[in-house]
Amino acid sequence: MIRVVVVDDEHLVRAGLRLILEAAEDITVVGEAADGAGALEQTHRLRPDVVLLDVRMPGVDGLTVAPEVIAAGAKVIMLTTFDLDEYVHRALRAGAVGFLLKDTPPRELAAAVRTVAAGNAMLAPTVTRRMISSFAERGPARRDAARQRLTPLTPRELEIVREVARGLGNAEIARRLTMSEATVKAHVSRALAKLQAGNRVQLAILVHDADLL
Amino acid sequence: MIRVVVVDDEHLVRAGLRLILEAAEDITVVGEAADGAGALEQTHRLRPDVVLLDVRMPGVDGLTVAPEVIAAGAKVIMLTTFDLDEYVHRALRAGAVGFLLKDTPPRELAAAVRTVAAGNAMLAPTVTRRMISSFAERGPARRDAARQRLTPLTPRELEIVREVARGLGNAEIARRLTMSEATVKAHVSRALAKLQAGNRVQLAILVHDADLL
DNA sequence: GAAGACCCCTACCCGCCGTCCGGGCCGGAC
DNA sequence: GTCCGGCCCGGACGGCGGGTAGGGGTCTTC
Repeated sequence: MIRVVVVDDEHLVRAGLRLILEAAEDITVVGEAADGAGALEQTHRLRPDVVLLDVRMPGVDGLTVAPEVIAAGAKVIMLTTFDLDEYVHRALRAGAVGFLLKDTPPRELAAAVRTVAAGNAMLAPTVTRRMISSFAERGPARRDAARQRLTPLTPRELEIVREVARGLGNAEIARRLTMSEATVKAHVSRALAKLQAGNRVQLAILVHDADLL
Repeated sequence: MIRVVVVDDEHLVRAGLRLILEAAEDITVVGEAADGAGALEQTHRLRPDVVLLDVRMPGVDGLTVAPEVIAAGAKVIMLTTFDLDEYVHRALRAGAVGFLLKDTPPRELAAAVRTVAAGNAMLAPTVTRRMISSFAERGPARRDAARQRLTPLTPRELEIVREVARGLGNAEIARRLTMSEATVKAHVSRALAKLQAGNRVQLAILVHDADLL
């Protein structure tokens, strides 16, 4: 049995959610709250599996308490009427594993609770859509290309180029890796030649695009 | 009525999918294919709304034809047995708006078809989960922070720092912006002081994190 | 209208970066 | 063994990068 706490400032919405979720055999609503503070208290006392959390609420809002609720051991599904990008960003960064609009059909709402309880994630279709877009354009395309370009480097060279990409000077790198500054320069020089780069800045850019640090 | 084409090399799978989808009142399966070439032909001939495309197939596989199928005007949902990261990356980059595992319950499969037909996206819960993780850590958090740090720069300074971030040398920047190399150095120096950076490499990193170019 | 603040430009000095050259070390080929 | 090639190290030079000081231009502010 999946134990759920419902949080929303309008009791009508709470009642509706309770009705929908209790209709499912494997879900039980063990508590309700009307604001962030109540949500946190209920979570600590009742130890639910999943907390449905409204984004906008008087007092402490949903996005603010989400991290603490999660820290208390519950999975969080954010609920909102409008799917603003900023809400989504903050929610996901806060650790929420679900983000649904309030017009979600009852059946999918229950499915989302089960999905989240099972350790997976569920987003509203419109959110998923935008996420895919940003993923496709800023996805691992450039990352893989950059990694490909870095392959001719020897392990030692790569190690040094990484330090370069952190913005360190040759002297600093030499101290950290316990070698002469001249040696660092030699490695950097070789890397520049292999990658056909003119600057150490270009090395740094490559490493960053490759997502190494 | 949503028109669907089903593509899989095993006719047993095709039959199963047809059975599941035809059970929905608002969905009809108008065609089947066993490989990528067939999928493309069917798509051009039948003009379906949605194409369910298996990833691994003999001959032309699903990931390869996906872009052409999409170009032909259909939405694509990728189907696979194993949710390997690489499949997901390639599929989404190819423009697929759905990615489901073959163990998806019939009800959700039909829901996915409707979701996609409506212009939205649907991913398997495990995929969504991993996507959120990578999004949360590498989200716009650092980007906004970096932009914030860059605000004290004057327009001219920012312009020059951008060129620095492209890996250009001071001389090259001077030529492109038609000014003395000494001027470039002064601007860079001011930027370094304002941002408390020690290197031009660190400037480049900031600009890259801010997603400017 | 004068002071001040801000931005843009320029000229010189020094330290760091990058190149060229060379040596020691370990692996495989024969 | 010997040769060979790749990798890691080091030293000495030229050039680029960065710091400092200062001049001219425009817009606010009193």
